[in-house]
Amino acid sequence: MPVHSNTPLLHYSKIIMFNILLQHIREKVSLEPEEAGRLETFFLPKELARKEFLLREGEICRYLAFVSNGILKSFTRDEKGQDRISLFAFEGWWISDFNSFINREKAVLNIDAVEKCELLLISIEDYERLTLEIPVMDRYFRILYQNSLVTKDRRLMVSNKSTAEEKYLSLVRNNPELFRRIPHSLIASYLGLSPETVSRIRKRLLLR
Amino acid sequence: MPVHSNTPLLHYSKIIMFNILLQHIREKVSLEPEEAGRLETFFLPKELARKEFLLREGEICRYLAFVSNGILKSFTRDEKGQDRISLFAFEGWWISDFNSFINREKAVLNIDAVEKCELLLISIEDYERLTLEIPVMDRYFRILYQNSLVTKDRRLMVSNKSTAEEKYLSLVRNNPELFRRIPHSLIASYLGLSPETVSRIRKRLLLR
DNA sequence: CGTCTCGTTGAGAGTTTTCAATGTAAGTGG
DNA sequence: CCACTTACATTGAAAACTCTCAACGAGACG
Repeated sequence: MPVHSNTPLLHYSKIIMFNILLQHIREKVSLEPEEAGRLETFFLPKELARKEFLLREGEICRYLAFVSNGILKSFTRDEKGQDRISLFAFEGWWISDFNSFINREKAVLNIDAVEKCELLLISIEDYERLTLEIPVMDRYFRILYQNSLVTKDRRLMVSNKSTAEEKYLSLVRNNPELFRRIPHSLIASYLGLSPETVSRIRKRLLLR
Repeated sequence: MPVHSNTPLLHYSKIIMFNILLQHIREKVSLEPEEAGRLETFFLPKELARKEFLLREGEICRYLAFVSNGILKSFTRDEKGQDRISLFAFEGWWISDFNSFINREKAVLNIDAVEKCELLLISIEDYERLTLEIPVMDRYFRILYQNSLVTKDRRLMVSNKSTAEEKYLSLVRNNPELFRRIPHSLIASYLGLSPETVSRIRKRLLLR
């Protein structure tokens, strides 16, 4: 069964959130009005306070989340308690531990809110039903994932064999908005560098 | 217009290659016999000798390639003429410069054959027509890309903040068959490490 | 037998991390 | 509004890691 929100408080904001989702879908595929109406019933609205967790390592990731508002990050925590950020998800992005979500395995990722967030959640069961009942959503996700693969390929190439400075500059070029909204220490973690190294790179670049 | 092979020599081998493709598709989605028949007309068979190129940096990547047989690699070449391998594609995999293929931009990747290959090629026009005419192919590619995202995420996490030894061990665990079929120097390039470092890691691991 | 490719080994150079100390800005409770 | 705490950023010095360069060895192939 699709999940419904019966919470009156959330009702108004869910409409807004859902319209943001619809808009994003319609950038990639065209939806019949009937389909658009049905779509809403698959999603559950959720608010997340700053630093609140959506998912913890070891749990089964039950939801794929669409970000209507705010920023989340996904990360692993190593033996020494250091975080390695794998992704920042901004408005209009989707986030989850994909492997856990799809294959019902234990999550290796943690996901929490960098800023207060408004999310639309869909469970794996509804995700599967959604793509079967509204086939154009297969197309939507196909295009979404296709684009995502392109950006991940780029990141992988940069990450694999670049100096710290090249990694930093590549991020400045490709994701400048990240620097306006995310603390430098988190950016360092995202780049796989120590905060000190990033600080020194920034200094070096300013001196030029 | 879909591309056809009229080369008699290739005819028999195309049937085999195409059956391999069909089998891979049917692992993910179910196809009507009529759809399966139509599917074939979208693909162009191609053989590639060892070290022969499928794509060179700077060209527009015209084809998405399904590997029926053999191994290819995609890589960038840096200023010093050193290769950085981004992917090995084995039997049953797809390979291309995705950004170039989808967005008709210049390729940043080279693709060549590590071993003699048999491929089935589909052009971007036919790829788009294919997903429109046989919608279940949207679903096939959605699932394919979904899985691909999972593995790329893993690689990115490893690549981002691990020691050389951790990267090596992670590859041994996740892709042992790679070590049976690929020279160590290429594996080093794939891991973003120098061949010397990989050699030393192997030695260190043997001594334990 | 010579050549070529691939892998190994050593030493030195360069880069990045770690550890520790200090500085700075923002938010909190009195 | 101030003192205090907390989070974030900078800086320096030493340690650790990986790369580069160079030499050498082993096996494949003509």
